[in-house]
Amino acid sequence: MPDPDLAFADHDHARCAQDALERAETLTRAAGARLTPVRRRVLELLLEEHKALGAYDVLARLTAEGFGNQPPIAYRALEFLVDQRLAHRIQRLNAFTACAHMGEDHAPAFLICRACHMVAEAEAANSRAVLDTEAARAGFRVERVTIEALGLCPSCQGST
Amino acid sequence: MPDPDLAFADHDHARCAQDALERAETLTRAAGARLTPVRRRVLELLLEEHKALGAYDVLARLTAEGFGNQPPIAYRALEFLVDQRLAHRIQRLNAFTACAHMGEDHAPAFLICRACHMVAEAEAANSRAVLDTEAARAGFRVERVTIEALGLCPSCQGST
DNA sequence: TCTATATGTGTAATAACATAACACGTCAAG
DNA sequence: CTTGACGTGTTATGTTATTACACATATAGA
Repeated sequence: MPDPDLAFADHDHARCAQDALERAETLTRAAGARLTPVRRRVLELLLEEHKALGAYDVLARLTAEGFGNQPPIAYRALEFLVDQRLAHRIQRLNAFTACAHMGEDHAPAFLICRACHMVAEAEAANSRAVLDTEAARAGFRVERVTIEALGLCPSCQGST
Repeated sequence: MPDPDLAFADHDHARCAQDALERAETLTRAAGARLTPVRRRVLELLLEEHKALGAYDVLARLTAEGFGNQPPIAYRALEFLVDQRLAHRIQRLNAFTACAHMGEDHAPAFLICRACHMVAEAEAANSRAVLDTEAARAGFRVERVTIEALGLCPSCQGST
């Protein structure tokens, strides 16, 4: 089972990001998709920190680097990454974060720190199973589930 | 335990809405808050159907009835209702829906039909308990949880 | 009752988030 | 070598949300 504290724990982040990027390359090639320069760069930006970035934050970075300066530039790259399951959208923040478990079949719940905005992925398979049971009782057919927890990460618990 | 299929099931909706409104009156009075005309009217609008309404939909209705025509008119009333736990915000839709269990201590998960936009509340206490365990393993202190399931309600499953 | 204070409403202006539509370029398959 | 799919750039616009300030109204305390 994926370790939910990965993002919060001390780790060799350069390596973490590098590995993710390589996995992304492999996965997109396998899917017959193209990880073009913009798309790759956006993924790198999302991988810089375990935080969610808004589309306009991404856009500003892209523009500074010579890519276009209109919203679709960012939104399209982000949409691609989400479609390829290389990134997730965080509804609560209207923002995006790199997937922490690329290529693994997982059902994420997001742990969002309201102080430092760090985002970790916990495994929600069990949580969803319980929900599916409830939904089934109502005759509702669940297709997609969003689970987002807002709170305080380990390092922000002292300071608030 | 609250019945998750309430919104989807046939029911005497006029009575359902009327009861909710009375409960809201009682609860706000008990809380020392004021259910003013705008606020009450917004709640009535949310109670018309078990669907989520966007802030600007609400605003349009209010304006047509002689209330102000600027966004804060709607947003403030909606914020009040959410604060008083008389309504919920549906993140996925950027919209609001009346609480189906006013005054009851409940942990809702929302079942959102992507075809008819109906919204039901299922009980998510169990689902959350499971998530809390995961979060605790990561040292994360959960404060608020959003659980939203997108899918098809019973009556829309045939037609899609 | 008067009046101070908190609360609520109305309005203007703007910020933040997101998409539609079209032109153009590139690249790989036929 | 051309055609069609895909990707990028740009214009324009649509949608959602907030800040700031003016004014009104309700309520509690003198």
